[in-house]
Amino acid sequence: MIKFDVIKKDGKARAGTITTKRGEIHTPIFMPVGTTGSVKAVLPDQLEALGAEIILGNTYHLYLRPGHERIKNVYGSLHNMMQWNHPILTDSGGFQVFSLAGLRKIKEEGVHFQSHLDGSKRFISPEISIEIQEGIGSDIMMAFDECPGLPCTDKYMKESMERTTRWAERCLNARKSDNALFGIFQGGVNIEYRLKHLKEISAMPFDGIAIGGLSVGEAKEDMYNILENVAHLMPEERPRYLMGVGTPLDIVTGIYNGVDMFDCVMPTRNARNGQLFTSKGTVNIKKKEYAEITSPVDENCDCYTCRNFSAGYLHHLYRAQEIISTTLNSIHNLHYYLNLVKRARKAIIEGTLENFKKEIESIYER
RNA sequence: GGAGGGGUUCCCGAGCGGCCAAAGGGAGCAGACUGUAAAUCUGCCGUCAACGACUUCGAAGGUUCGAAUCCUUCCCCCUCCA
Repeated sequence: MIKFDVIKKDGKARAGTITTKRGEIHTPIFMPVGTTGSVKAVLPDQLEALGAEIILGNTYHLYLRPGHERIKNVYGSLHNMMQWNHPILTDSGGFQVFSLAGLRKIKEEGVHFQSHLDGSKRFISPEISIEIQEGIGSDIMMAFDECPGLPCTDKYMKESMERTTRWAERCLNARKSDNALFGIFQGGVNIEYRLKHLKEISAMPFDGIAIGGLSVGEAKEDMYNILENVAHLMPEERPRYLMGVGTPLDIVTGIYNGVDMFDCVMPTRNARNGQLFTSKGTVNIKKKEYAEITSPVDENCDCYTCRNFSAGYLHHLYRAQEIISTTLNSIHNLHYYLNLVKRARKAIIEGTLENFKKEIESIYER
């Protein structure tokens, strides 16, 4: 179980605290993604030093490898296995219904996947997803939903939402632990559908509510439209989570509209691909223009990477494909994201979020 | 001294009479990345006034309607034998 307290509001935005048995989470929060039992390229000690308070794990991926049974029987929990002693939120596998669309079949009982690793048949139902997440020892479990790729037809979206609602009930019924469980509402870019599905999911005794199905192919304006018109209508007393989003401006916009929790692979994946987030916008460290820069990639950054290394060195490490390139870049980007939400929280408490949002809007485009 | 193999666009390396400005890598340049099948992927990559033109395949000649591809001579590499 978790406890959620809003300590301050600024417009639609809230600053709060989520209390779990493994520690407190200060919202708004960014959660680094650690799909397969590791935040790629970053050590747990480094995550801790970055001030990360909670990370993600993934049901589908951990189910396939090493398997929730092994995690439970050998280590007791994912936390023990990966030596991360703070909260972990697990995605249910719902995103893989979208990302592995070519390898699965959706049925009422659940989703049949063809393993992307060896082609074997794997089945995930709401009940199995919860069993896996409980086996892993997840602090915050997510309901098994369908994340429909956009665009899709109205008819399909409707069917999908109805099925996700039925699956949501089954997830609640399947829960045997006192681990928190969040519901996910869908509806694509249609406000009417969004409100309807939000109402259905909110009516259930979930510990938090998540906006799913954004940044899956829709136009940017459509996503912002949902954020601006739907996010603040989510239940006040429960944490609000925007799944899988997004860019620095997406996140600040989410916060501005009342969202408390975010996760995204962008800081870690883009770091591995040489794109760094800075106080002046994104920097592509692979470009030759950084080859002889002796100053840090972001003069205003006090992360481990920027405190110790030059942009020229980061450029060299990337070009030479040195392993620590991925680590130093990931540390930098995670620091940027974590610091971004930390500053947003401070701004909410001080009542200056409007200005903070304007600052980020001047740096990053939609 | 003898026998054989080879010199291709920044690098490696295919091509071996027309479908070749020349496969494929690499490097370089640009872009993408949003609940991670991603240290990945996409595009460009001889020159130009550019749906066309011009200059390239060690050098110079030649054969041919047409040559990186065939012939002659020369230059340079590599392997083996003496």
